[in-house]
Amino acid sequence: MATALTSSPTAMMAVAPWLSGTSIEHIDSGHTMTCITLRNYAENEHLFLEGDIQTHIYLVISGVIALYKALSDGRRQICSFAYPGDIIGLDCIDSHVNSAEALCKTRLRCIPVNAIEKLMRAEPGFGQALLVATASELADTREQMLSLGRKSASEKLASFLLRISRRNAAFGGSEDMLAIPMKRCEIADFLGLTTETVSRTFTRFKTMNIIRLNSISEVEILDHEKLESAAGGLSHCGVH
Amino acid sequence: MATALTSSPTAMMAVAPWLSGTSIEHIDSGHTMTCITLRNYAENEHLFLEGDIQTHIYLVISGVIALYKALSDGRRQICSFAYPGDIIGLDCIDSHVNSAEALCKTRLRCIPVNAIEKLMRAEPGFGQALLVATASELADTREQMLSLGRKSASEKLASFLLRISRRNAAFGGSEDMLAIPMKRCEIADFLGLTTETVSRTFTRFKTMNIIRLNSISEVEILDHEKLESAAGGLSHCGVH
DNA sequence: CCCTGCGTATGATTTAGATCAATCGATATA
DNA sequence: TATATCGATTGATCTAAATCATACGCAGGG
Repeated sequence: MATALTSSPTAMMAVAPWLSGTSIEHIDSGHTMTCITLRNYAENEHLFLEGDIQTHIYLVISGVIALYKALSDGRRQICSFAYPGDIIGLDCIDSHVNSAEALCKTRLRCIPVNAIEKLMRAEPGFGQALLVATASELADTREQMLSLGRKSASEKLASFLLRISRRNAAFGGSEDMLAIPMKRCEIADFLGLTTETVSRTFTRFKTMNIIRLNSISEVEILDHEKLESAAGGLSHCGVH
Repeated sequence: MATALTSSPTAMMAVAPWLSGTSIEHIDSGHTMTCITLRNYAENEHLFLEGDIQTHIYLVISGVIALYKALSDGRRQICSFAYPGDIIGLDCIDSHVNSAEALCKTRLRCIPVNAIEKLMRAEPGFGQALLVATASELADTREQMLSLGRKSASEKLASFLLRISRRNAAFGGSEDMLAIPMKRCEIADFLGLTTETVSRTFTRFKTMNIIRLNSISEVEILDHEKLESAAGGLSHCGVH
């Protein structure tokens, strides 16, 4: 599971220390050889496919990973983008429920699942942290369901940009200068649109002076207010 | 969280016994008075709204609950339907991330959150079960994302009916005679469609002799094969 | 430096599903 | 029994976004 571009990166952050700290190292070194490895993945390289037996979980060090589901005719839905600090592949089921693909050069810490199981037994707080992280991931996923099922193209893209902005802010980055590490077609597969529609919506936002594209992968938010209103009615205000 | 109409009702089922068994009763009776109650909710009555402080979690005894998110203009997305045996409201956050509404007369076991916390401390296996249930819920939610983002109206409705069929089968019920306890507009809010489209798609399936409507709330599957193919390409077959 | 290719952008056209509108049917109410 | 109400259905029309098609711009390789 990955916290993705979400409202609460904090929940997942709480898990990461366990996986890069001394506890896990100690557990892992109980074997005759150390099993925790660092691996680099190239752009478009897959970590695993949906249905694969789960062997490791992954902590993103740098780069971005897309978790997605695909239909047999090639249509696909990206469920989540995993950023540095996010964890991937803890599906709590024998086999993976998503495919995972690196969107750019990505560095990962690979932890064998048995080390996770041991850590869970050894450290009661760890299971707790995992539960909170998973629940928070679930909350984010449902937020995205609202976008997919009920929002227009503009509202989807605006919400997407605001999420990135909020995530940036949560990590002490800029609220207005957004690095967009994914391609247009990947944004489309995340938002349930086509690349053409994503592209057109970007240019619409440009001509409305809501954003500026400093480069293909850097969006500058010029008018936060307008972007917020383009994102459509705020959640949970609808029931009287 | 609720297992909803999902592939693996088993995961959530594993949690229910803890909440209706002797452990929880014992923990609860530690108070001067017993706090676990049974409550009946009327059709359209709300358990809680998104943003409400979380006080209880709920075990569905009978009836159906819809978990949804709403926009300020009234559009809403139902995230999950909770059936008997499912658990609702364990958001692991102070406040609820969804609203919850009874779709018909519904009976619930209401467990105060502090009893859950105590149970988690007292019984290590319980936290484990919760984690597995939450992860399985997350997997189901992502399956639904694929429907919402990438499937046509027919594919959505067919997938929906097959889910109910599979859930029935998992509980020893009929694969072909499906009780549909929700209204057309609730199906629409779950599938990201309008009632009109849901209705038209039902009649299309009728005229294709895929299903028969024995009553407004009972669907009989006449041709499982055709329904499967109407549901569109199976998942995770798309990557070569 | 000029290809070649990939990702992006933009224009023209089509279409699935939304919207608007009317009718129907069943249950509940006076 | 007549009537009101609510949900489902069906029809006519509209539109947002998909699809089809072309062109652009930039990066890497010969």
